[in-house]
Amino acid sequence: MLQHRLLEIAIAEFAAKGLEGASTRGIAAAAGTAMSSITYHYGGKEGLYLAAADYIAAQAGEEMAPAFDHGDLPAALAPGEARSRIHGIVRQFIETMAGERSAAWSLFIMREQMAPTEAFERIYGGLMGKMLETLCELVCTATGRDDRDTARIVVITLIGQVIVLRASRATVLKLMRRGTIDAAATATLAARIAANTDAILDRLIAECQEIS
Amino acid sequence: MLQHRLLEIAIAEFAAKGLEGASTRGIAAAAGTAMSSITYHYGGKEGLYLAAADYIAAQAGEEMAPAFDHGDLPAALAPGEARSRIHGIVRQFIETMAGERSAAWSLFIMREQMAPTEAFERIYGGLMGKMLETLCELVCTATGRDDRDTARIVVITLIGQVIVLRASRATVLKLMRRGTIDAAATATLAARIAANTDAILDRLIAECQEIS
DNA sequence: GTCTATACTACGATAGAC
DNA sequence: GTCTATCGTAGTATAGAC
Repeated sequence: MLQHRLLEIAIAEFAAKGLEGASTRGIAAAAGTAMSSITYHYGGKEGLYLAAADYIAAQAGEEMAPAFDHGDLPAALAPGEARSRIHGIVRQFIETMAGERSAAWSLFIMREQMAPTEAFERIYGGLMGKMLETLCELVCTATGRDDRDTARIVVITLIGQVIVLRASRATVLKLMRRGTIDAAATATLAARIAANTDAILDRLIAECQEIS
Repeated sequence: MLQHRLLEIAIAEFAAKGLEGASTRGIAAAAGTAMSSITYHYGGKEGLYLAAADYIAAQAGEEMAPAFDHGDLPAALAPGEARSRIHGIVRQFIETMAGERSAAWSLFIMREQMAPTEAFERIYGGLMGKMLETLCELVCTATGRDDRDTARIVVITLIGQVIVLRASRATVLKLMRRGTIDAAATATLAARIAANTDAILDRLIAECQEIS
């Protein structure tokens, strides 16, 4: 049995139905194997769930890494360069959140955030934490403002604009009077979010100048 | 048996564990009644779930209504007045999303958005739709820009900044290095979101002037 | 209307054959 | 390692007493 195939099916089931809603029988059947193989390989449903979380952290890390892993530290960048890095990360994040390919990942993570278990620690520790901390540093550099508390809140609002595309997908589709978010819609959304990001960062710079 | 008490317990259970995760036995036991009373009153678990959705739509509507139900149409307002209405709605939305009092409601709705059933239609139709459409109109009036498509996308990003506080609560708490979001933190977040909202609207106005 | 008792189904875990 | 068979538990639904 190909383990990654079982994990991918497990992620899809957990994403669609949640930890309690998904059944090991169903997952095993979809993977064309016996349910007891889950017990054998992962020790049970819980173990499978945690393995799925690790798999997501690894896969998503691979997908997002090129957008923010440039080797040099954010603090060493020019403000304009930091800002363009922010745009790059946000853009990649939109692709990940809006795209159907990783729908299962993002749904899995969303569910996990609502009732966090150990799986959340693994995902946060594996990828999300690094992305968010990097964004904080970049916001500080881009605005020339060394206030981490404010930067963190700004980062939260920035990712909120993206998160909503997945977390409130049903609302977004209804409001936009669409059935799906295709490439064109993604581009429109990305353009608006980029404009908002610039507006938010510019305001942060303006606030800073007012103070000094 | 007090029906609204059973519904409140049901909402809490559904919010915490999801439709499949929650058990009718558990809900009935917590409400101090027999499980079969759920069958009698609601026809089963599904019926209870839908009744819970209706209850949420009614209660949340009552809570949010004062913020956006002023009688007169958004189109008749001055831009500044429209903007202050937007701030009022967003602020009320933050209180609702950040507060622990309505945690069960928002979690219920969040879960529903991930795998929408008929319950979502009821909630959207009862309250959320009206709030979003009102926001769209207000954005148009506040920016003097009669472009509904853009306004809708802006509204999505505006509520995204708020939604993230609940949908990604676990991430927000980790990033802010907190255990809870208390009144002070809520105020800080609200201030930032208000500043972002102004920045976004101002940019929208600036874009409009560039074109003309 | 509300509760008790029960039927039926599906789940996760485990033991054991191969 | 993988599968089959089975156990105990927990779920919903239903019938019937009161």
